[in-house]
Amino acid sequence: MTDSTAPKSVTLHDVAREAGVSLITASRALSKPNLVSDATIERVRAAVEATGYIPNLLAGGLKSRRSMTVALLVPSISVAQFVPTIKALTEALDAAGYQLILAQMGYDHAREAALLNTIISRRPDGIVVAGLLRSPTSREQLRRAGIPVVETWELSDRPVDMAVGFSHLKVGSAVAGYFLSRGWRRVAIATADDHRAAVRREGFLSTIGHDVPTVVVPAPSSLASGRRALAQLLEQDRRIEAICCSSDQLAQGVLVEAAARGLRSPEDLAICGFGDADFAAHMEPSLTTVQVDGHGIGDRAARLILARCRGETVPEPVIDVGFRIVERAST
Amino acid sequence: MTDSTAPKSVTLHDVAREAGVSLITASRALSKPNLVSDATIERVRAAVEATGYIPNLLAGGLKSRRSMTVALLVPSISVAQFVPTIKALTEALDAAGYQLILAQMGYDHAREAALLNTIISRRPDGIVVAGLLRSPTSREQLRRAGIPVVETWELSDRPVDMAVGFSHLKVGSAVAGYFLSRGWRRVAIATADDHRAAVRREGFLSTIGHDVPTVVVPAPSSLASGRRALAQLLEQDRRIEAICCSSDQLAQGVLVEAAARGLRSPEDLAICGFGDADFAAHMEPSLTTVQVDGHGIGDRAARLILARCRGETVPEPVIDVGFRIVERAST
DNA sequence: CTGTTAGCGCATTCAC
DNA sequence: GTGAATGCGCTAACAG
Repeated sequence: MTDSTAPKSVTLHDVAREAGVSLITASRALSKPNLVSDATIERVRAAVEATGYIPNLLAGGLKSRRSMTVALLVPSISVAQFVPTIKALTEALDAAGYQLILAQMGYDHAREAALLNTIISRRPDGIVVAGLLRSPTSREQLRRAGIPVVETWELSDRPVDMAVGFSHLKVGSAVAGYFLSRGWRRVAIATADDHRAAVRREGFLSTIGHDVPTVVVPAPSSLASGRRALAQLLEQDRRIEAICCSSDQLAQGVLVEAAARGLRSPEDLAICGFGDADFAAHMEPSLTTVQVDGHGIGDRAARLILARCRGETVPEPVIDVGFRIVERAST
Repeated sequence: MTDSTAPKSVTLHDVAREAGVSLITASRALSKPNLVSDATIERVRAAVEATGYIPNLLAGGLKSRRSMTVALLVPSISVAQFVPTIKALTEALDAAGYQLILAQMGYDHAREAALLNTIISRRPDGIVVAGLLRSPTSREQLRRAGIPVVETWELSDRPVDMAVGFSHLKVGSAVAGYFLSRGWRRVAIATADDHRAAVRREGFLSTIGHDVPTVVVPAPSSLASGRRALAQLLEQDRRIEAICCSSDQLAQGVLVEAAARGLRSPEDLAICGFGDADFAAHMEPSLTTVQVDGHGIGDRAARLILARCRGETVPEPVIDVGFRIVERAST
């Protein structure tokens, strides 16, 4: 009865003994095979099989200072818009042997600093943020930590480090311009209460040139909140011609409510969404919306982080992926 | 020019020196405050502030054998059904100081073993699987690793370790029973090609008592695939009375296509979905569906893992959360 | 309540 | 090609 604890897991030490080589040779055989003779590699492989060895990346990372993880901060996991980004990020990282640590920030800025601390304490090799970091202390802390950071889905004059996104101000402005070009003057906004949507609203208003009826719903917005939003907007003005919505889910709700009230789209009411969700093209009527390459954002963010991890200097640390209005039947 | 590398990050050693205490006292002041005098704690806190210290959990975990992480394996991040589960899991873990490692398995079983290896190499304190692990080698490997495992969204006679889910066979059977009770005999199925949906189909057929027209679409299913599915089903039988769909997204597509073809629901065509997505209650017509407590699944899974981490024995390692049919306007 | 000692499992120097 | 020593940053075990 020497030890009292769990069944000691097999370590590289055991593999080395089994293979009749030194610890470091076993290590190299697995991680740097070109430094070791083929015969040795084969014996180490066999020993791994025999012992059922699974490396401990925590131990390796401690010495090499690379955890082979990337953290992703999202405001909420329920935001459908980010799903393609998360997916692309996961896939690109996985292909490079990296794993994703998912953290939910909530829309509460106070939590930002605390969460960031627990994230940094895992020593991720990179951090991807959906949106911008708001709290200045967080931004400063992250800069000092020296961890590569990519802010996504948004651009700023002064990113913490790198950024892949687009201008929400321009999106709002573009939708307003589109509405004006169609001759709609009685326009309105249904928007979630997140920061990016608020910036789009700003852009919209500045191009329209005056304030418009607005309903704000809690993020993440949904079909249900879209229905309520239309009801409220119609109370403010029964003769609205077109509504700019901050998400396709919201727009879908507006369209459902419109149909339920006997309003036809686009004849009685034109609707524009945001995000080009998978259902947008296939609704009835199909939804005009703002298309953003969410998958591309995740993919580029991964590439930027991975490049930094390899010590490369990134030529273009701020990438504008742009957007485009996809005109469909709802307008 | 003593050191050539990066700006050495501050360690607990630095904090201890700054506070004028030993290394271990500083460690305890931060992680086990009740073993240390208040005065000392205060000095250590001040030293942490002064130095900007952020702990290194990788190092701590190496010694304590607790990584404070839990891995989640999902077939695909795009499966909307799992979102509430992921959310609940993240929140419960976060509250306990644990972080989630997200891994995407794909629907390819060959990848399962390889991915599991990279997951285990991070030494998570627990693993949550959306669905069951299919590959027997993976199951065996996981058992030997001695890591707490919770399989979710499904139950089996022989779980790897723990499980939180429900019987998909019973779901299919219940929907069939409901259809029969309404007198519908010309029924059909629109289903994604994932395993759980296939089991529901089995249950449906066994209760109906004979084969029925079926369209299988690739997972994850969508509104678009629902539209196509209805088109194909109507080619097989123009007089279908009711369709059982494997997701609410699919059901929504079927309803859109039905409306586009001038078919009214439920008069001409009754539809049942699965999952009770947030939009199901608010569509027009509102969607009859099978409600499952996805949030509860994530929450319970987290509790099971955390209990195991605390060394508690779990009284009920297999939890059936059940389901219920929510009857709405589409039937 | 506090400190000393000894590692956790591996990868980075250096040697040969 | 291979190996021996050393320590990454922290905590468990024992002393005081």
